[in-house]
Amino acid sequence: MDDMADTVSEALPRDFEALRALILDRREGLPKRIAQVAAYALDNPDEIAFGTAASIANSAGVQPSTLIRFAQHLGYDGFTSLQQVFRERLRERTTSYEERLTVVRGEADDGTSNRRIVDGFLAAASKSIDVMSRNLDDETLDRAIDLLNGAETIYILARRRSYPVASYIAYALGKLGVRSQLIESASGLSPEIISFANSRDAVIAISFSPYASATVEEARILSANNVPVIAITDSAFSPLAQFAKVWFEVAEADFGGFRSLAATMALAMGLTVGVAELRRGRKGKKSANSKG
Amino acid sequence: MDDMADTVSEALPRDFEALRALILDRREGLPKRIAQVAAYALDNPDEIAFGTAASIANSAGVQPSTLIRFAQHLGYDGFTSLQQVFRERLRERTTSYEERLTVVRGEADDGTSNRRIVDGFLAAASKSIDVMSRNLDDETLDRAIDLLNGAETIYILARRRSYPVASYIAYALGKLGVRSQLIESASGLSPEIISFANSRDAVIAISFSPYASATVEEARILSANNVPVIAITDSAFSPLAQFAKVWFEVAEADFGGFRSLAATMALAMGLTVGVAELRRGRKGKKSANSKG
DNA sequence: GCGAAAATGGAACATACGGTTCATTTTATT
DNA sequence: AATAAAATGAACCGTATGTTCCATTTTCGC
Repeated sequence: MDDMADTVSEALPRDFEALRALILDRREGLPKRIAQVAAYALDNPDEIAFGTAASIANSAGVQPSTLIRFAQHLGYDGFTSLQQVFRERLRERTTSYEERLTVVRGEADDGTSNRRIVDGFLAAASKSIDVMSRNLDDETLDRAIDLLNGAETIYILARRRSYPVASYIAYALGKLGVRSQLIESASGLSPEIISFANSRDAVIAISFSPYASATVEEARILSANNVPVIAITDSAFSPLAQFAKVWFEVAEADFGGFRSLAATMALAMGLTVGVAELRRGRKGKKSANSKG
Repeated sequence: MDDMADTVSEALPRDFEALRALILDRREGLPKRIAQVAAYALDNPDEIAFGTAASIANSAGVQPSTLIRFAQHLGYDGFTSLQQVFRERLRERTTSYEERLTVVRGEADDGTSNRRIVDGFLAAASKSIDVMSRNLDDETLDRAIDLLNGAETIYILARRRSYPVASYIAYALGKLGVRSQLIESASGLSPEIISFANSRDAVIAISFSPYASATVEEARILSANNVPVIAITDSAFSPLAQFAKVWFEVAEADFGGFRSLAATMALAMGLTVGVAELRRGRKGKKSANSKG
């Protein structure tokens, strides 16, 4: 009788991620139309959450009854209970920061103003991250990491507002066993340090408008010495973008005149760990450089 | 007849923020029950998006028909069209990073792995920010800023992973005209610098597990010398939490063993700008210290 | 305090919804 | 190729939904 393990006995996914995993797990053994619905559901979760069985079925190119069968195949007792999972997913998303900020801004300027300031910075960070995740180009990233992978020493160049990023990169590279050199003004030795760099090295230069003159000047010198420059900056008009081999455009949101560093930090960590990953074990062979 | 400007002529809000503004604008002139619904709608937008007219009416303590009247008062032709706006709001929220990351992780380990790493850090940053915005205590924040406001010099204490945050605080305080002193190891002068601090100053100490011994030790000394310590750390068991006047618990998500700094950075900026705001013009009088 | 107008509660209604059923087609097995 | 089993399409049904209607209450102007 119970030839198959009764699916009911397994705990039914109540949250979307578990459901997603379940669907992907069973994808192979699913009938054609059911699989069609499964694919549609994962691609258009919002539609499932809000649509009616009829409208969804229409969009997915199946009969409404197939939706019910799909739900039942997974162990739910009907389309409605499956839909709950898709709705819960939207419910559980934390309120977006832009929205939260708008709300906060509308309130009176009372004792909670400190909280408003922090919320502002959280919102700026969140927005910066959003933008980066949409705009970051995979190929640029691959090329940058490829360059860094080939470098004997990675020089890190940043001042003022960008300096925290540089110091974090230096710290992380150190922990990951990648040779690096942080160029800072305090020691007064930057000219000497820079003169050691050659074409087998690489530079990560970070600067945003108004560009620190020392960063720009030193990057220019390094570039003239054939040291490949990877720039993290804010626009195509940045002086850094002009002589960089690879450059990233990072749009950081600001609050109260102070720009976030969140996206830059994440990118910096990505570059750092990306290089380390490449060097650990699969050196070179996984080069993403499409031209070879 | 058309004694009132016919509401239909105004463009009906299609997005939530506009609707929100419209409701707040008309709040005054709304009948009691309608106003009750309006308040409920702004407080529980998710309920409006997902619930049925009956369930919402029940939760809001009104009759279902009142919901339709509410919608019609605003110019919509029924509850359903109003509900669309609340649903659109959920639809338009950007996909959460946790979800995006899970998706990315499920894919094959092909050439996009660099992107996956950056996405990982973006996700970690985003999550950290979410958590902070939920957990940050307003009163703790107010007390910390109050303490900093009273300080002659603000000392900043952090090493290793936390050092970038410290350097950013120092940079920002400098730009805002607040006297501060960054304590770092490079100069070898930390003991001397620390000995200058007294009870009229304050310290921001930042350290996460595994706590840098220098940070802990120096914070201990400063605390013993009656310099108020504001700590940013990761748990109540942190050595910093023990002798801090005020301390923040910041839970940073990590990716690949590297923890994010996003939430700590935002908090740091909040403290920094919070102090500057307080000092600019409304010095002292706006103290949020509830006890006075 | 009276009368008109607006607001409210609650029942009644038409409909659109999810679910079921069954005939037909497709797939798998022998 | 024949048969059984599974999958699919499409019509059908009961129900729960949004909406409307009307009696009652409340509010406001005079």
